Amino acid sequence: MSPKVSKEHLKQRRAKILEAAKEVFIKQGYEHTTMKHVMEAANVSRGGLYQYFSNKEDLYEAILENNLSNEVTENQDSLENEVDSYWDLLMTRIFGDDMDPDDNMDPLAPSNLEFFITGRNDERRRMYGKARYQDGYKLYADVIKAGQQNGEFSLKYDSDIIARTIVSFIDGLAVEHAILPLEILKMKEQSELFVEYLKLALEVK
Amino acid sequence: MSPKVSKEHLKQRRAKILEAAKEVFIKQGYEHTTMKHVMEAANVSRGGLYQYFSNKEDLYEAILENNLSNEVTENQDSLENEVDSYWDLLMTRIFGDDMDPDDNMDPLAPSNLEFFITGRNDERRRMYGKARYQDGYKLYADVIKAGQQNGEFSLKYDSDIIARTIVSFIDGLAVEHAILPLEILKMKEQSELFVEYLKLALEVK
DNA sequence: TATTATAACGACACTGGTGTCGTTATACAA
DNA sequence: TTGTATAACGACACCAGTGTCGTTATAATA
Repeated sequence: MSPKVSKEHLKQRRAKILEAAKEVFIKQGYEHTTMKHVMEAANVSRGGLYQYFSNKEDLYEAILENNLSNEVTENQDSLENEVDSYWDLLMTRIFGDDMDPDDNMDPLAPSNLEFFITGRNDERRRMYGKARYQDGYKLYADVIKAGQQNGEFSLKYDSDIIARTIVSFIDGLAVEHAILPLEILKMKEQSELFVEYLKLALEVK
Repeated sequence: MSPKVSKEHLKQRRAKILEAAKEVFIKQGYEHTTMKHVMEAANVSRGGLYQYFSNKEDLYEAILENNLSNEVTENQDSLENEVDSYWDLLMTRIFGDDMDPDDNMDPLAPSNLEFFITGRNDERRRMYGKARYQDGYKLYADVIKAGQQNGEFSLKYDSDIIARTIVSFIDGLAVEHAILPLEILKMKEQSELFVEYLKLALEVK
């Protein structure tokens, strides 16, 4: 139905598929979506889909890649400009601009958990997960370190450990957010308590 | 090959299967184990296995049931005898007798995460998960409440929220324990920091 | 010892998902 | 306008896993 198209067209098609696929994964989760689901959502034939992605794992990794690079570009220059409050910066990194832990939850998070947990015995997947974890907590560690050097935060605890704790906290919330009905979750209260905790650990204000 | 056997024999056979199945799930995870794997590990035929459990979900729930009732009986009477330190009690509830967060990690935890996360769109599974969550955090909430009434803990925060935070912390660790290679994990440091946090929140000592 | 209820068996049919491949239609280059 | 490279298609063969069911062997019973 269509041949020898411009690079641009190829990119767009690919992007369309990715977008559709992402929706499907969000709705159904990683394990329970099949290539057929994606085909239907993206209006591609089987053959068409496999032209772009050689299997479900490949497809999902492409989505992860996309998301990650989005986040990185979003966050990267915020440390380069001068910062008037590292605390505020840290808070927005954790909870997003609107400070709402709910809104900041990546809708793909549950699928990500699936992807990495069910794939935990696969070497490739493990390495991938490890890399993402490192990147993830470095995001926080950098802010904390900068804040410590600046004197805004106490040096009482290693920035590394605090950063890990933040990631861990978010992972914990992600699990519960994925599993539990919202009514019983009380994300806000838990987040507030966690913030108190960070204040103490960093001896802020 | 064998008929009309005593109830006892049936129970033992069932228990044997469960034990073998549990090992398989621990090793392979929930999603990637098949009934065939279990058959082989438990030395049962297909028909034999299906006589006891009507599918993988059923089988897994039986294992969960087992584990849960073990834990409950382990913990239930510790609050009835008088307690000289609720803090110590809380610590052993969280970290086990030997205070080693690593050892206290349920080897089935990763599979549990799989089970509940991949099943999050299934009504039945959701309800099941919810019930377990409630039971889980009540375990901590009760100790905290008792400690607060006793005056050992501060009333500054609601016991409920603190209990949830504990569960959340454990879930977070479980995720990372499942995914990441041990070398980069630093469970101990994270746990220690968390304990500091609890001390502050409960204003203990 | 003979009878019987049934635990255990394993072949089977079925399902759903995968990746491939030969074919078709067409955007671009000449 | 024609020729060609190839995007897109969908039928197909294949595989892995599931749950069932008729058969077989035997522990308990009388």
